[in-house]
Amino acid sequence: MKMRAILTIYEELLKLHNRQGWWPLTGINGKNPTKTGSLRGYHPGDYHHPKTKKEKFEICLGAILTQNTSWPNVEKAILGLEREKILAPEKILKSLDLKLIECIKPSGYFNQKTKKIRIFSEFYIGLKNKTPARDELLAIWGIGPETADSMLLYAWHVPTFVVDAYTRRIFTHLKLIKEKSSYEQIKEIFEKNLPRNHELYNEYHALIVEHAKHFYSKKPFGIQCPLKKLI
DNA sequence: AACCAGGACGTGA
DNA sequence: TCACGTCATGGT
Repeated sequence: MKMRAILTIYEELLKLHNRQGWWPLTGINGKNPTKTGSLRGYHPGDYHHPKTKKEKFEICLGAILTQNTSWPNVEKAILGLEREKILAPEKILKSLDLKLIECIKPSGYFNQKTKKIRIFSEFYIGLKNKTPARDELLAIWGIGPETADSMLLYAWHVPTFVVDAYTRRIFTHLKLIKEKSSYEQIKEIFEKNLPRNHELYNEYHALIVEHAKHFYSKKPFGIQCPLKKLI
């Protein structure tokens, strides 16, 4: 029952919202300019991003900057870094706090995020084109489970399922997970009931976010959710 | 004018 | 472990 529901819901989400084209990147000339809150950079159906090292790093920074923050604000911060020509780990390490803060400010928590981005840049340089282990990322100050999984999935194509607040909100509402399930428990439910495929995980998480913006952003959450008829 | 946003960390029990 | 406060800007 639950087994099948996870996949059934994915198929329904795809019908409702179509492919999302994550992870959004600032440098791509927009295939999906209609999407609210995004300037450009979605690439629906193309799961081969990132194509360059710069894009990979941009995804990682975006994963940090979007912590408890809406994407339009994050885009402003990333474009700020790009405008200042410091959207690269070496450049970030060489930049003054004042300059970093100025760029990061629109995405909120600028004191914490400036520090997080510095620490991550150092780590990223040390990586030398390798794929980091999940535990390695989790050991870094400022990177929790969702940020680690987002980086692994969207920058490195590691099939690890990303769980966020929306995931918890939707699936508790549908009574498919328990209210107090841990991050790892929820992640496990999805991974055990889906083929281990990074393209599927990519699309599923993005669809969850899109769906939640439609039906789970205003209280009471999920009242009009069309997924309820499937359960 | 509250409330929420693609969380993570520090603290005290 | 775990519940709770804190961090901060911007959109609705």
